[in-house]
Amino acid sequence: MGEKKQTFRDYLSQQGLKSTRQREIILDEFLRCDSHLSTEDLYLKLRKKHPGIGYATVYRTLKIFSECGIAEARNFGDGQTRYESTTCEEHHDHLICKDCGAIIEFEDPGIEQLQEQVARDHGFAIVSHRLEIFGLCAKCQNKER
Amino acid sequence: MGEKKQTFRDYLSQQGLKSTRQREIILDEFLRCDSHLSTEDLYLKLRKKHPGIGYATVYRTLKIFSECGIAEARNFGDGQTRYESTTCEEHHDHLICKDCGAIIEFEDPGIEQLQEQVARDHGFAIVSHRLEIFGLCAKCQNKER
DNA sequence: CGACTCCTTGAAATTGGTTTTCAATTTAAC
DNA sequence: GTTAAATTGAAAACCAATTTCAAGGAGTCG
Repeated sequence: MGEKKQTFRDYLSQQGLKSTRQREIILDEFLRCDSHLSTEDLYLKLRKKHPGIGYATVYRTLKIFSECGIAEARNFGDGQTRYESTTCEEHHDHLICKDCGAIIEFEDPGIEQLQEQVARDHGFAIVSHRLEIFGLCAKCQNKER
Repeated sequence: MGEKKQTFRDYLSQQGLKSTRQREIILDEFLRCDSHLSTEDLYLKLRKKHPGIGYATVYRTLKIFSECGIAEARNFGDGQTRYESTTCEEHHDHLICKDCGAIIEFEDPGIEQLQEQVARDHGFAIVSHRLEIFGLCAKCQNKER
């Protein structure tokens, strides 16, 4: 069993929550699609194979995922919250194509360092940050010409 | 008359829109309070002196401000759109205190440069970006101890 | 295996911010 | 002034997120 699944189960029992058929199904599907899914996206995917699962359950389960650290909530300003499966790797940020919606992840230690410097200069203690670069991906730049 | 007011009027006539009492009042109040106001914030402020002005009008007028470039819409993930008066200066980003909500603006050319580098590496053409650093401001760090 | 408690589920309702509708009014051009 | 087109404010619609609630399910303890 994947370590994410174990983490999730541990979290449930530790919190006095219950392991249910729906939660297992939702986790499986979530892990299968590793892209940046909104609640709606995941709900629609699930509905194909498991029509019984309700939107509210998907919503609540994603929330638990983010509480127990196996997923992270993001919002890119389009009014929808998206969840991404957390990696054990470094923090990363996003390049987002305004045209096709493609989302590319990147890491840049240099930027992170400069951020820390900025925070220090203002007496700020960083808790988190987010950086999003909006633009046109290579593909969409070509399309437009 | 401020240049912002002129810009606004020019934009209105150029678009076949009309200059109205409400729009003037809203612009005056908006320029007076240069902080990061939500529609709600501005509406409430306005209501004190001008109870007649409706929420919808404030909303629509702020939208025009951002269309004509004298204001910029931001959303910091608290579910509310905030508008800030644009400066002629450099692009800037934000430090946001999770405790008291204080918003500090900063510029960092170094970070901007690294972003451009990242975009180039991915064949991306930058249209815009946003960087927000969440944390605790100096004041709130002291409060908590 | 029950019995019992607490958690979960799905549908529907609610919330909160945003956006639109509509009839009445105002603006600006002729 | 007259008139066409834009604007206004109140209310309604919208949309994603969140909560409610009654029915059903999981886990625990004997």
